[in-house]
Amino acid sequence: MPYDLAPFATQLSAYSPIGAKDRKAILSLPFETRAVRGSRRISHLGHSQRDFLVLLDGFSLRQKLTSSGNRHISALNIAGDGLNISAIFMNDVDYEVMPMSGATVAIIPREAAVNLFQDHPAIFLAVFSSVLVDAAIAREWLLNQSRRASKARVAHFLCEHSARMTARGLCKSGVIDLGITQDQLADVLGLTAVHINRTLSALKTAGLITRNGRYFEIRDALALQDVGEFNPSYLYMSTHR
Amino acid sequence: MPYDLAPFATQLSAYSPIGAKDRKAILSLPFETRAVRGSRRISHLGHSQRDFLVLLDGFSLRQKLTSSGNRHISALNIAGDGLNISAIFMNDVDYEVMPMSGATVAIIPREAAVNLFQDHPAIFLAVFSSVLVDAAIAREWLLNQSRRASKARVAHFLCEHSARMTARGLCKSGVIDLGITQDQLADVLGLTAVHINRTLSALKTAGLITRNGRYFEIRDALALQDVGEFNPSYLYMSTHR
DNA sequence: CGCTTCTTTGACTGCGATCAATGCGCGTGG
DNA sequence: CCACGCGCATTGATCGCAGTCAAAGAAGCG
Repeated sequence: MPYDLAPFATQLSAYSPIGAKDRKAILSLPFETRAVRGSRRISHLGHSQRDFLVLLDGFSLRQKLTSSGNRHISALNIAGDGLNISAIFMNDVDYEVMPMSGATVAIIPREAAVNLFQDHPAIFLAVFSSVLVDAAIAREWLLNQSRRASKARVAHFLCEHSARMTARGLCKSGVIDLGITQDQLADVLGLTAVHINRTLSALKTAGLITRNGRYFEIRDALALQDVGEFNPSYLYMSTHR
Repeated sequence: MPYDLAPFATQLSAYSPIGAKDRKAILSLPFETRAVRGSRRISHLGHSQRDFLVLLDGFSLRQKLTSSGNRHISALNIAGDGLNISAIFMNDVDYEVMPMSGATVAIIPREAAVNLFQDHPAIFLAVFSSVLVDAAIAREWLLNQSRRASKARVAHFLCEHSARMTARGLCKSGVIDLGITQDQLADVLGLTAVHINRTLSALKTAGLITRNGRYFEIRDALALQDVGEFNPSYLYMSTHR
């Protein structure tokens, strides 16, 4: 399979302008490709968890576990995303990365990633910006999960996911291939799978969405945004300096 | 009052080594001092919310509001913290900063901050690291608030706050000056003030803490960590590269 | 000293968790 | 081609944690 790092370069350029030279440097990074499925941890690929990982295809998620075994999913990754940026700068990582259903990952030697960032300030700035947006999303999730009732919470998530997918060209006319189980969605939103099921039914009954397996369609985007109190400004789409 | 930016430089050096030259550059930044109390927004100081703000004294908090008026507090700031780093790199900010009880803030012209980061890679790296830790804390809060019951949630918060205060030398032998109301604590943890009160009472009855107004004392640190499932590794204290 | 803000306590309610069973789709092997 | 198993979705019944409403103390501050 002829994978390359173009999705990473393209995704970064959404945050901060990446010149032709910078782009070339990204495309000529050494990397190894790996396909991962099921319950195999992506974050444990590479050498001693210090290599830089980029999602080439599919979806992945970032999760944390409590010592009593509860899970929370703190981010969903889309092809092109850097998966463990903190691993490059810190000695350790406070989360795990798992494939959502299936994922293809590029493993870039840590040394090469460090050099890339040192030699290309524009790339470093774009990566920095992506981390800032990542943090902003985490803050919005905190607000969503601690101060909104389940219906609004689910609606907010659907709006956000749709917006992010659309921005990456992975969503045509409101139809989302939400390759996520209700179990995973529950761990994203801090609810139980049973309650997720009931809440989705309620949104369907209210005519806001339709569903077919894992495919979602937003029928009434404005109403859904209203229910979810969704305002996309925190995603900082095309509002970077 | 003879304030200077030394707390900022000191705090940054906890993340990444800051040389004598770098430190000097920080200390010679131009800035204006402002004392803020009550319900006046810190994030609206400076010119068009684009200047860089550093907390010189006291405590402040970062908050977000839902459109229906609910509040969530997504971070607590300690003297030395940069309060709006994203404002320097993004066109907008997705949160507000408020004083906790009272706070003194340095207003640094945006231009000067940008130049500082451009000319001093070590400082930029330290700032980047501080953002990564900030994001890691947000992820831990997400886990805490969506997957732990109220007692564990409060216990976890007390452990974290104590650890951060101790690391900054603001806490002697387990006694914390928690200059925070139960209302604010509720908005930190996604609970109600009434329930915070009951939960604190329960922790007190269990012999884990004592309280006197806003002063807290942790009586049984190990038991509290146990109840809160607290593991400080996500704070990345002295484990940066 | 009086006002306001914060804390504490009690009674009741309800949202979402829990427990449990059934249904459904898909891949795998007989 | 069907039987079986497994993971995921759906539905019902019941429970309990935390929210809500309300009122009375306590503490800080002009």
